Amino acid sequence: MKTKSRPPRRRAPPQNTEAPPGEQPPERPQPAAGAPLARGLRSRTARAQGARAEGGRRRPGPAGQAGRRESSVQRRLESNERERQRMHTLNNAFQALREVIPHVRADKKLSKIETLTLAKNYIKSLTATILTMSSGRLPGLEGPGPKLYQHYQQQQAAGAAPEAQPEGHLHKYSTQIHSFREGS
DNA sequence: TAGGCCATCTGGTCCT
DNA sequence: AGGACCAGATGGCCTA
Repeated sequence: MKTKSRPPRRRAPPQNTEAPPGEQPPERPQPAAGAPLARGLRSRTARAQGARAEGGRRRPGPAGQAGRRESSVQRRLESNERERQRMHTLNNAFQALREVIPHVRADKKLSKIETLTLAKNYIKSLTATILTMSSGRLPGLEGPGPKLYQHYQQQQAAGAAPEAQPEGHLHKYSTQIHSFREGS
């Protein structure tokens, strides 16, 4: 598993996405049920199986048509499986993140973008809280506290964040929580 | 029904 | 060379 960050890559210009002839995705085993349940009644995985049966993105041509070699098709299928697993891992991470964000109604699943946005502001509010406490020189925090606070101030000065005050983060987080709970 | 969200497939690009 | 990563495309499901 590669976790190293890489510089942004330039994508190739849009391709003609017409389906190559002669590819028929065969039946695949049910992937590990790691994907979180969807909002609906059926699991995402189960629903996706129907979509996959429909051909997914590309409708394959007639089966058995000349074209790809069998080994090439096999590689593609293996690649698809790896990609599915990768996305399942990513979704598991999203689910884990959802579970550590407090004050979210359990019956309303956060979308991915909501999860990321809420998590970001939650972290900011926690950071601000810690810094506020440490700058107050609480017992046991006199060590790294002031340094942390200085670092934080430098970051704020460099980044010019609009919510520079600790209360700003907290307020933003609270507002977001409220708006998600209201379903807006 | 439209729009949002999502899973999956796919091919290009980068890295080991 | 092969795998990981990424983003576009597509179609299904759900909600307003």
